[in-house]
Amino acid sequence: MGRAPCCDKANVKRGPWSPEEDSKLKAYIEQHGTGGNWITLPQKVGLKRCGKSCRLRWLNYLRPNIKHGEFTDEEDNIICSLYMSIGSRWSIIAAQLPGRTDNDIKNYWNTRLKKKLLLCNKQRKDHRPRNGYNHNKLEMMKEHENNFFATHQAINNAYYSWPPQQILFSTLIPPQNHRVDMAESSANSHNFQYSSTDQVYFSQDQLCESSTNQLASMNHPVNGDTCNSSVISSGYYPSNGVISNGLQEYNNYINSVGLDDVLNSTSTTDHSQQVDKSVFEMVNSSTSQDQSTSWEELSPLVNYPPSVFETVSPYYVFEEPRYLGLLKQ
DNA sequence: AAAATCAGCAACCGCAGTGAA
DNA sequence: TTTCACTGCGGTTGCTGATTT
Repeated sequence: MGRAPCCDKANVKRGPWSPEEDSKLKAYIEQHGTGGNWITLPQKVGLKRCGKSCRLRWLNYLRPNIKHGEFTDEEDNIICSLYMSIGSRWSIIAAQLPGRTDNDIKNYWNTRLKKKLLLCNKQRKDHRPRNGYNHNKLEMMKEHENNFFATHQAINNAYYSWPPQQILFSTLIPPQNHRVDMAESSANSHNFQYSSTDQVYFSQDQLCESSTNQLASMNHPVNGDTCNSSVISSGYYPSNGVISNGLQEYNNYINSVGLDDVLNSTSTTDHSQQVDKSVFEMVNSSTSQDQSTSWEELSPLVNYPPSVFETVSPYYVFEEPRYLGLLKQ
């Protein structure tokens, strides 16, 4: 049995909304609200529209405080950061940009921001020296990973499913003329406690294994024996003990040096030490001839604070737990 | 000036998650 | 426990205006 259609498609209007339709819908919702039922709303309003269409029109265009027009550099930074961390979860990204809709951000990414990064990538490839894979660096990164989990405290015993995307761990690579040493870092609360110039991808399984082991050693309950249920920290405790808003700090940092600098700084950075197998293979293959535009290619373009994972994920733990697969107790 | 191509974006489609019955 | 209506989401389509040939 097929799914029942949400409306009678033959008797609903489609296509662009007229000003009259807009004002009808807006006036009704402002006066009565949606009533929690979009399907019956068009009938109440007197519109020959599908409920889903009404919902979309309201959310993307008519509701108050919608921001249209150019995106700021800061918004660009946030979108890039979050896309790198969580992928195309536009609703989550939109939640971090007041007044912007997921549809807006999705369109903006697909039509402009992606191209901007691709252009940078092309320039980077044109100037990148060829580098081999460095196993010592790999060991360093593994140690780095272990240290990360060793220094994290599981303050929120949320049961957690790993999101499907691979999670990027990246050490911060300040542009060369902006490097910050440890003491200065603590003083100005940037918390850039890593000085390595490596970026590391950890697969979902690697992260699960590490966190599960770590949590087991901390006597935290680990629900089940697979990665689908692990306990994670929902807080960010930098080494100086100050609980910080990592994303905000990152944005402050990028704003201080400019997105272009951050992107361009990778031109002088060897990205070939990525642990993820696919990236390893990519690195070992010829880099001079490929014209790939996949996100694997784009991703190394953006540098991140000590850990994107630790700075970004708390937002979702607090604001959008269901997207992280938090299980109901 | 006209046709072709491109870019931006609003809207649609179908799937998955959720919760009520 | 199962079914199903509803909602929300991400991917895709198609329209429109701008730009290029």
